[in-house]
Amino acid sequence: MPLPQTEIPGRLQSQLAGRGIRLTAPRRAILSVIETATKHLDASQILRKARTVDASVNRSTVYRTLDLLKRQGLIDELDLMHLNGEGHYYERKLGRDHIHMACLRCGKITEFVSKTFESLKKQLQRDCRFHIIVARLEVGGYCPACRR
Amino acid sequence: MPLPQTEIPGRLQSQLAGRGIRLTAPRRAILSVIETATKHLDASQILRKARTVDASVNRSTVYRTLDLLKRQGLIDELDLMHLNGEGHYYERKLGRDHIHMACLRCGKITEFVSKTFESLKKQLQRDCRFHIIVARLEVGGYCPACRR
DNA sequence: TCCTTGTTGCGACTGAGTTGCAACAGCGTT
DNA sequence: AACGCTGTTGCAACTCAGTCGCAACAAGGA
Repeated sequence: MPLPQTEIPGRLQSQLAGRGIRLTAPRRAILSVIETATKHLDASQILRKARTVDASVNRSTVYRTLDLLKRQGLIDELDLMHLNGEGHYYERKLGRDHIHMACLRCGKITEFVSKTFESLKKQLQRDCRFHIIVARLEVGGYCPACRR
Repeated sequence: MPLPQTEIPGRLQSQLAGRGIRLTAPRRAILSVIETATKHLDASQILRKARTVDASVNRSTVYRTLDLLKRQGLIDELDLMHLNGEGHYYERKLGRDHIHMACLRCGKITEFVSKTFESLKKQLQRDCRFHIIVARLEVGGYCPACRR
């Protein structure tokens, strides 16, 4: 069952406002970038795109807003096997977790939703009595087009 | 089935030598640190410990050796949910993969081996026709002692 | 409109990881 | 045992992601 994409977009803005978090111009710019992203973006890409909406947005504000969204559980932070440098990538957190597969040759990122992954998390919670807040499964290897 | 620890120690040194890779004094120092580690170490900790064996070891050499070991598939690189800063942690790669659970309150790292995880990887290889080189599952949450 | 309080831009900083280069040292060969 | 090719090292300077202190600012409730 490849490719997720369920769940209503549900504006990040209203989610934050509903939690009593102040909405500012730079935040709106950053949120809109994250909501409309079609691929995984890192902090500097988010900054660049946010500046096309509000030219005064500052790098610190991007990092601070990303921290806020992480703490609120509204975005996930990914490494994507560090295919390009040491930075992180961000994506909206929608309903169920998904696995990220990064092709070590062409760099393509594939997402995958799996019931087995859900069972595995349940097993961890039960057998280890560990309360899971975030689970990140990243795989590096070769995609169908790149493997021989 | 918590706690892995199967498989013979199998000296890293001989694994490298067997692949025709040159053994040098700083490499021996770094390898011994990794082999005798009882917890997950980051690059600067590895440097500090390696210097107690060979005082002239340089930071660059640590990074270059870690890259070498990664390329050779002899160690795994972990983030451990970035509990302490942005750096990476390293551990010897033994037989089967294991899951890392990081407690967001006390920082304790728990390892876990699971057949379900193995099935999940098989499922990925089959359903996505993706050739897995490395798979990393990291979980953040609260350990039995810290959750309420 | 006012005021409180959280947020921002700025610039300087930290810390992880990288790089170019000249000196050096494995280790296979002789 | 010495030689020499070639991969490795130490060094110092650098890059880049992310952080921080602070004064100015603005969201939004009263």
